Amino acid sequence: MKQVRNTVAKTAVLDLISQSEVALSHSEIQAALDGLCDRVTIYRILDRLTDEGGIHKVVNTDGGVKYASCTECTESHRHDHLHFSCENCKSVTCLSEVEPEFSLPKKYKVRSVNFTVSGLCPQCS
Amino acid sequence: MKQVRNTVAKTAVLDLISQSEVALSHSEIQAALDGLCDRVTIYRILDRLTDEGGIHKVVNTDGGVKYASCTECTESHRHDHLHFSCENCKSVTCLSEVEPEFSLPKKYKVRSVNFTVSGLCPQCS
DNA sequence: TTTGTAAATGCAATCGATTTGCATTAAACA
DNA sequence: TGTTTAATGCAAATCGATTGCATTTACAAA
Repeated sequence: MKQVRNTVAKTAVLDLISQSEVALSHSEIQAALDGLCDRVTIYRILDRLTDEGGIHKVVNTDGGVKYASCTECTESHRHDHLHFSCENCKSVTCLSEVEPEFSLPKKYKVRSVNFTVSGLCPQCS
Repeated sequence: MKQVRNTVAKTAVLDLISQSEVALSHSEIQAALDGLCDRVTIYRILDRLTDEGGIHKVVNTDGGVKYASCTECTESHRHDHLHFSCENCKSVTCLSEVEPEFSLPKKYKVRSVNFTVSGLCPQCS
């Protein structure tokens, strides 16, 4: 098995995402790190953190990719909660407490879900 | 106001999407049209059809973009239904009859919704 | 504390999807 | 049938993300 190493860059990225109220994009993270490491390294760190389970990936309604910390997915590690994407300030927020109810017909097998609602966030409305 | 023209390419793209059971990607459409028009033209037609309301855009969990016809959004034009994305055959299906229930906290203003569930479709499971 | 090894990084190049500029073609209305 | 302007084709540019490879560095073992 592959061992995991904690580097300064990885720690910085994880701290940044953990302390953020909203989900962050690659470019936002790059701007915040301000040259601490290469652009490519950030991509690789985000992939690793996603694999290891420290963060989760959110694909926006417009196709943009953002990352948020996994606060309440200690064991189950399912991200069934809803994400809110603000059309004005472009922020993406995890609404952990909202889990939409639905039932699938026929024999679909669910592995993961991505619920994103777009509109105006409280600050922008 | 800008006038709208119906061209052979546009009609072909709309027919293709309308007659498809699953949502189609740009490359799938390009392959099906088999040289009828340029790759760039397909991008522009898809944008126009989306604006005009003939089709709707579906952003997959993995970031891939597909297009499906608007069958039951005659007036309201809200796409609140669920999309199923098969991890095996990569097909995206509109499950028009499934509309997840949820309620947002605080003062969020909802404009559009994107519910995508990934897993295995009936054919692949 | 020092050292060996493999993970992590930096840099350059590449890739795939989408966009843009511009000259040309062709819908659709008069 | 002619006029206008939307739509198209082609080439080039852009943007986000990935890959190859040499170098650096974390960390477990000596």
